[in-house]
Amino acid sequence: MTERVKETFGGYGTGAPPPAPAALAAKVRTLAPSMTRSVQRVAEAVAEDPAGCAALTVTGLAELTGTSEATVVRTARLLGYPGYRDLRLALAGLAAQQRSGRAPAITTDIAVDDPIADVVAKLAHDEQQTLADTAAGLDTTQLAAAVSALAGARRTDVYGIGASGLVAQDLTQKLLRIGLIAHAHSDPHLAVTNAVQLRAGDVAIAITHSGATGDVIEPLRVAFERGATTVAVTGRPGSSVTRYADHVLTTSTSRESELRPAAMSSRTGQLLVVDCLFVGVAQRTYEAAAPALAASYEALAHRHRSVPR
Amino acid sequence: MTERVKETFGGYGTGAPPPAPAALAAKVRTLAPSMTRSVQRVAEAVAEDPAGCAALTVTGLAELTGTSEATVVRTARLLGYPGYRDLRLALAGLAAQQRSGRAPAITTDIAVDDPIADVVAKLAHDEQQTLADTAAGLDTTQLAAAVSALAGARRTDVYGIGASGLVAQDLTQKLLRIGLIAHAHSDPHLAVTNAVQLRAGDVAIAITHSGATGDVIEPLRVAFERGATTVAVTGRPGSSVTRYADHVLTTSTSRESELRPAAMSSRTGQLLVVDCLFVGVAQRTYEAAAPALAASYEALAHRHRSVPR
DNA sequence: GTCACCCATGAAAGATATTTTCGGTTCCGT
DNA sequence: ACGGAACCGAAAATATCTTTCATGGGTGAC
Repeated sequence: MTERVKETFGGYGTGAPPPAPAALAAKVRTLAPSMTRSVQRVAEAVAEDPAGCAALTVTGLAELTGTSEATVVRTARLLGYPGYRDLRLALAGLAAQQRSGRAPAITTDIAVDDPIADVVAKLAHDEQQTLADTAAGLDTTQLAAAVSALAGARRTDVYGIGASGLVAQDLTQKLLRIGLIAHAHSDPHLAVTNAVQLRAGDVAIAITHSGATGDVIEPLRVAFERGATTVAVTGRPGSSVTRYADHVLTTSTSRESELRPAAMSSRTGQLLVVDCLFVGVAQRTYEAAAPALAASYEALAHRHRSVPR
Repeated sequence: MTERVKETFGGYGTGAPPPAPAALAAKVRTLAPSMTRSVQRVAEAVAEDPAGCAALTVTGLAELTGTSEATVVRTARLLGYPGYRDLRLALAGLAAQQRSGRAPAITTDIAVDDPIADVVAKLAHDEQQTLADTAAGLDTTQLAAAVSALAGARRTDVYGIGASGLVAQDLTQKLLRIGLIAHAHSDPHLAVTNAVQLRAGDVAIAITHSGATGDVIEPLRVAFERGATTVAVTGRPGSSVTRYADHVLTTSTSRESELRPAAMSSRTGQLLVVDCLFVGVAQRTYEAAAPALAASYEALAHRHRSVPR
């Protein structure tokens, strides 16, 4: 009655220093010969499908392998864990690693029959790539010059059409919020009409992916000739629009394909550039911009609190 | 059709099919505002030290955070898991990934005196993070359902105001291009006026980061009551707007700071969601969409060639 | 300012899952 | 065949997780 002898299994035994990293399959192979039949079955199942086993309880795994709970626990001990619970945690970790390991399949184009989850992954990956490329390819000198011009501008006009028009509006909204005078123009006629009003000290920005959108180039040309500081945000650094641009900000675009038109990925890069312009200007005009930023932040924070549930 | 009141506690809505991948920190950030103090404490602890928390039992984590077991379980539920056990498994997986993967890539906030090159790098990194988090946190079931509804819709209305309004327009432009009938509304009155026209088989989409923009919720409510299929694209899965949404698509947002307002990073996630919707619909309606896509591709290609210089 | 209500919270009961015990069974060596 | 030992699973014992419920604090209405 005195001797309560616990089954301490061999293997990594009582004082195993490291529980186990990720080389679980290897350990299973190493220890396999010294295992009994039942334990072996459990160990095999575990090594074969870590993810699946991680989802099972002791009882579940016991049933799956046609053994008992006790055997499952014994297996866990043999593999160096204090109990099944810990083995299960390690298994979950292993599964996560395996999952993250294989993911280079995103490089393919989006196909018509791709499952929706793949679409999400591919699109996200693609836009991330666009961001990285644009950031890397952005000429900070040009950017700094554009920011300086904006920060000191009397007024700013932004031209863009189609998808680029939305980017133009985005920039305008932000600049307005920190006290600058900015307008976005999508209507070519109105754009030119307004461009005539510009003069030295004003800024005109043209946003066009192709760099060849006449309706956007024209107002920029007018502004340029009027003496305004002109900026082009384009994906084609050698295109026509740059002829009338004092500063050229280049966006990178990833491969386009049938299901992912150029407009889609260009937009991402354009927005990054526009954000950089905005933050740059906000830094330069911090004294004036800070209250406005704080105000909009406050407004939002208030909203959040008022919606506790 | 008026009385559908959802009372699901968790943010991720009715039947979140995938428990959660690895974007746990993002989810915590997303849901934080709708959390109570205690739950928030637990969620923070978990997000901060996944590895450490994975080693703790319910009781342990409760003690560590100075709360009760019940609260810990509640937190797990809120984060989208059936119970603490499953959260713990996910935590173990996350920890393993972190350990094997690269450093957590600490991002400091953008400071007033950051050089412009740093601004570019930080903004780019931040938006990349937002994309990754949004992609990981997106409920593909909901997305697929929304796509189905869109593909078969008689007409589609999209509501958005401010920065979200631009996203709404972006979606509308794209849908129009592949032959769907879609309208974007920024004017609350006109939006409601139009929403009244909707009926079963139509689709209404509300885009709002805070999920509490009354001017956007109101038309969605009207559309909902009229029997249209309603979709909400929001950063707050538990917010008011989801009450009238058949399908909720959640966007993740990165930390916001003074120089990087919420509107900025939310836009990135919203656009990704919108792109996914578009591509999904294009796949579904490929027969009809293909010619339209090819046409716009052609047009663009032509433009490029015509501007060699 | 007071009251009533609601909701977050934790203590403890209840339900599961894990670990241990223990006796039956099989297999090996003699 | 027989003794012995190790393997194995059923079930008890324990740990862990989940649910329920009463309480307190706070909030909005009056």
